[in-house]
Parts: sequence; structure tokens; C-alpha cells
Amino acid sequence: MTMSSKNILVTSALPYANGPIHLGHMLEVIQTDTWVRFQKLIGHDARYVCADDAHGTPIMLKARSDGIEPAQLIEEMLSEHQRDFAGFNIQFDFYHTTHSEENRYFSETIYSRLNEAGYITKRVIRQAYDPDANMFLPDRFIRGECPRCGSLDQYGDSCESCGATYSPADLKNPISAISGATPVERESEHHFFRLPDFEPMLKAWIGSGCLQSEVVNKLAEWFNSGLRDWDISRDEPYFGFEIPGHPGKYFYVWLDAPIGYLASFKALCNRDNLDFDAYWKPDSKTELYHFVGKDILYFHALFWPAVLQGANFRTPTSVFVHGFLTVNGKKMSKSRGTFIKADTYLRHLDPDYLRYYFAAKLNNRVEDLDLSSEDFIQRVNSDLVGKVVNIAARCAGFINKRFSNEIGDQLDDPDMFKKAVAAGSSIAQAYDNREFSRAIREIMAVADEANQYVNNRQPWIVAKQSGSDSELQAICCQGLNLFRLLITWLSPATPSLAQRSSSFLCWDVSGPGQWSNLSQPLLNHRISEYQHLLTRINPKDVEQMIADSIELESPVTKSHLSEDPIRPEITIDDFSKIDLRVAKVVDAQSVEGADKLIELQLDLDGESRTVFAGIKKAYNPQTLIGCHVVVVANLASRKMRFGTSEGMILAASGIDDASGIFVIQPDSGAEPGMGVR
RNA sequence: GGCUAUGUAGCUCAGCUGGUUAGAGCACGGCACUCAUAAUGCCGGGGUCGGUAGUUCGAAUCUACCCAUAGCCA
Repeated sequence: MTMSSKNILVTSALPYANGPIHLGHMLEVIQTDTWVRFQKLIGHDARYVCADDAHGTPIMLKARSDGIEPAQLIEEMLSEHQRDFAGFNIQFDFYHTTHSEENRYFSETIYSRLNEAGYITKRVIRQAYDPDANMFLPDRFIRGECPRCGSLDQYGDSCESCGATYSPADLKNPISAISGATPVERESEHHFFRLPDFEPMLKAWIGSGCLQSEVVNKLAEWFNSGLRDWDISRDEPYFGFEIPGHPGKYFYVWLDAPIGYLASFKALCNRDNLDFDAYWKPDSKTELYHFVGKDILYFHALFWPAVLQGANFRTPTSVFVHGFLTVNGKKMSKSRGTFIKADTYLRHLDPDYLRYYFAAKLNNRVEDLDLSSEDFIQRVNSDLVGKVVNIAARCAGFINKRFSNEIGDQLDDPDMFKKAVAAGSSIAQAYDNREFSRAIREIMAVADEANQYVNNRQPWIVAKQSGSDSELQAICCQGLNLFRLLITWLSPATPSLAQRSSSFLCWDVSGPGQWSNLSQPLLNHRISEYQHLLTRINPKDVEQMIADSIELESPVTKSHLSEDPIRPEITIDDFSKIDLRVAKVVDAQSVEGADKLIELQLDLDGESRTVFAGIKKAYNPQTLIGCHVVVVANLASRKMRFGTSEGMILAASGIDDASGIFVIQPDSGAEPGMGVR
């Protein structure tokens, strides 16, 4: 592939700093890293930046529940994320955080440029507010019953059960997921980005032909339903950047997240003395690509180009969208052990296995990709170890033993080698178009030819014939040069295998521009002693990784008996002093001012009792009416702040009520007044 | 519910603008070889191309409807 060197800036979507990196993140980052490594390998100037997305309500709340400052949380996540990416040999030119001075600068700059150009409007909106936590509630933090199908405990924006979408105000019996309080409506002034102003510009951008067809379809859908203003402000308390001149108002995390691409690149420019404007001015000749998952296409293909244009920056050359990762055919799930963290993977398996597998299955369409354990093991073992590494192994022995590591001065079959080299242009094209699966397929076809070649030439026979040394050397030289081709082509996908191969061959196969040197075979060259370049995947390691990933839905870490041991022995006479009776709940009211108590009116076969029970957290008073319960009928009355309790009802619970409260009810047929013995 | 994708051999996937008996890898069966981490090579079995109807001389490939799966609906 011959072309003049291009300047390319590439990004992956910013991982959110409230949780660990998992294999879903790795799919995108591996795709991006492979593409960038390929661009460097064919001689382009490619830079790859990313950052942690460190703002927003979820991070604020996570920090609060962990009992630390948000700044500390995001700092810890940042180093964890960087460690995981490094473990997979992801070669970022810069990895930053959106909680940085560069990002503050660009967020403010972009906002003020948009504002000066008239692209910001302000208006008052009504929104759910948590009166206990004193904050506005994002949709996801409101839970209640679906207005359409009535399913319980659904999010404020959509129902997981029937798929309905609605606004939080439509939810029945809404509660705040933060405090449990009932949200109230409250007004607030918000800042909006006037997206509809950019419709012509966006259509032109889409028409430039660089987007995937699925993406174009999706965008058309949004255009058809009409563009709307985008709400870009949030009220305090919020972890993020305050909008200058508007105390208490913050930039919405989705505004400053993509701005993190500029900020991270700016930090790279500062470090490496690059010209920032050459990449970001409106008429820039450089290329800019964002790799993102299909879930965030909206932000990258609609808001982001418009925001950039409105703020007088260049727009992306393209946005490359990929699908989701599934594991063994299902969505990743913690209870099935298929929610695999990057860190867990690395404890059991070599990163190149996964990188190769993803490359072998990725294409340039918006399709989900399945990581199937069995397929993974078979594919990696037979392709990488059985085919590719095998070629080096079966030739190296002769060179090491018979020719003191000298590869010799000629190929056995130059035409065949030339033909193999020629396959490189189609492979390069496949890589460049992000059709990695095609690239890998074509590379493996050459590996097959190489193995066929060795089989046909039978070096083990030649080795036994006297006077055939130079023939034997040329055959092995051919094999090793074919191996060099293969490993160079594979190096964007399997960098650590490439590195080990480089030291075996004493030749840097993955250096910048190496792709174009392949037509010149390695001759008169000394290699190293062969050592195994890659071991097969042991299926037990995969099993163990999945076993380590299983998280029990409700881990029972403590036992009730150990926390609350059985008390000293009593006699039957002691027990018979307690008079337990069946009673019917006639009425039940929540007690104003008490967060635990319900006031119950009980009927004991004509006798009426008022009992206060500490079960409000677990029971809705209405649902108790009509139930039969067990009451301690001869317990001395007790005066309480809210009235006198004439008895006590029985309920089961753990020592601290955290694992629930369960009222004891007699089996059907029991009548009020019956004794319990 | 609306929209956008996807559905090809046991598994993972190729099949470009419709054109001869539908392909590859892995898995499976047989043979060969022994240089190589039992790796490699050769041969073979296996699919009514999600379903139905239609357009066409001809459809896995185009159209409509249906089924299943995934996602989006700010």
C-alpha cells in the first residue's frame, strides 16, 4: 500500500470513572488500538488519545456512598483503568481525565463561543426533585410503577418489562432511589444548546460519505422525528464544572465528556510539542476519528459535530460505531460469570488471545460480537499456535542447529514469496476499512500456504541427504521469511506475540512503516535460538476466569446464628407465660413523624387493640389490612411518643433489619382470638 | 408501540451491484507425514441460506408480510 503519510487523530469513548474496566470496554479499545497500530505500521502519523469520564451524578453518589470525596474516587479509578489498559498493551499516546484543567478550559471556551454565537438558550423547566436529598433527580434515579403495564420498581424513563418510554412524571408511586422520598416537581432554569440550528450542517456532514450505512439510517430517523434543543446544564449539587457566571449551574457530563478528546490531545501537545490548532482548526487537513459503541452514537453523531462546528472547531472525519459484546451468546451478566473484568481476564490469560479473537471477528458494521468460550479457545489455539507460530517452530530448529542461526543468502522459492507478499495489499485494505475479520482470514490463508509449502518441500528429508545443506537452509529461510510476513501483518492485533517474534527474528517486525519493507526478504541475517512464542490456551484457565467472575446476587456473608446466637435455655413453664393470640388487622396507618412505625388496629375476637409495629420499611400499611397476625396478648402496655401500644406483633428479621422484616402470619383458617402454642 | 439492524453447515463466520451443482475455519470420520507445543498436509460426510407469499428466464442475494434476537426513542 503506497500513500503519502497522513496525520490521524483517533479516540475511543471515555470509560466512566465509577466502575472497573470490563471486556465490553476492551472490545472498543482493542478495536481502536489495533487500527491505530496498523496506521503506524504502514507509516502514518497516528495519535491515539482517551481519558476517564469523571463527572456527573452517578460519580457524586458513588463517592458519597463509599464515604470519600469524588476527587479521590476518580483518581483511584483512573490509575486502575490505566493499569488494565496497559495490561492489554493498549498504546495510548495520552490518557487523561475530564476532571482536568485542560478540560475545564475547553468546556468554558466552547460554551462561551456557542453562547456568543447565539446557540445557547435558557428556559425554566419542571423536574423531579428529591426534598430529602435536596437535589434534582436524573431519570434513572427515580423508580416506580410503569404507567403502561404496572410493573414495579422501574426506572423513571423507561420500563424494562414492557419497553414503554415515558417521562418520570408519568410514573406511578415514584420514589427517589437516593433517599426513598417521594419526588416533588420543582422549577429550575436550564441552558440549552440549539441543536435544530445545525440541521443543514449535520446533513451536509453526514453526506460527506464517511459514515457507516447503519449510522446514516439511524440519523435519518432522528431527523425525521425532528431535532430538539439539548439540555446541557445541571443544578448543584453536581460533580463537574460550574458554568462561568451562573453559580449553582454545571455543565452536563455529556457536554464535557467528548470535550475530553480535545483536552487529552491538548495535554499530548503540551508534552510532545505538537501543533494543537493544526488538528482542530475548522479547515484542518488532519483526519479525526472517534470509535464509539452504538449506545452513544447519538452524542457523537448529532450533538458533537454540531457543538464543534458551533464553537469553530473542525468536525470529525468519521465516527466508527461498533456493536456490543455478548459472552456465550448472552448479555454480560454478573450472576452468570460473564461480566468479566479486564483485571480478572489478565489474571488468567494472555492479552493477545483476546486481542486476536476480537480481531478475527470484528468487521466495520454495527454488529454485536459474541465471545464464546469454546470458539475462543479453538480459534486461538489452531490459528495462532497451530498455524502461525508452528511455521517458525518447524523451521527454526534446523537454522539453530545446522547453520548456527544464520538464515542464509537465498530463498528457496522467490516466486512463492512474492505471491505471499502481494496478499499484503488486500490485507492492508481490510485493516484500513476496519474489516479485521477479513484481514485475519486472508492472513490465515497465507499461513495455510506456508504450511503447505513446508510439507511439500519436506526439509526433514532434505536434512538427511548429504550435500543438500544450502537447499535445506533456503527452505528454512523461506519458511522464516513467510513467518516474518505473517507476524508483521498480525502485529497490530497481537503486539506482545509480535514483540517476542521480533526478538526471535532479531528484527523489529512492528516498527513504524515496517509494512512497506516486506517485499525485501531477510537474507544474510542471524536470528536467535527459538523459544516457544505462544502457548495454547488451557480450557481450565477460561473456566477459572468465569468462575472468578461470578458474583452472587445477594452474597450471604454473615450467618444469622453467628450474629444473633441462641439464648439460654428456658422451661416450658417460662414459655407458657407468654400468651400468643391470632389477631386480624382491621386498620393500619403510617405514623406521621416516625420513620419505622405503623399503627395497627387489631381485632382479637371482639377485643380491640392498638399496636405500634416497627415494620414501615418493609410494609405498605394498606397491604396489611385484613391480614391475620400473631400478637403477644398479655404484654404490658407501653406508652410511646405517638400513643400507647397494647401488645406486640411477631415478625422475623436479621439482627439489623437490613435483610428484611417478615411479619409472621398463621396459615389460612386461623381465627382471631385463637391461642398460639 | 414506532424505528434501525441481525437471522447461511454442530460452532464462528464469508458470500460484491440477483446468474453455473451455496463457501471457509474449527469440530467430526478416513488416510499420509513426523521438522514442529499430537502441530501439519490430503480426502470426506454435513445446510429446503429464519418462515410465507411475490417480482424475475433465474433469488441466500430484490419486494411485502410474519417469527426470533439486539439496540435506539434525547
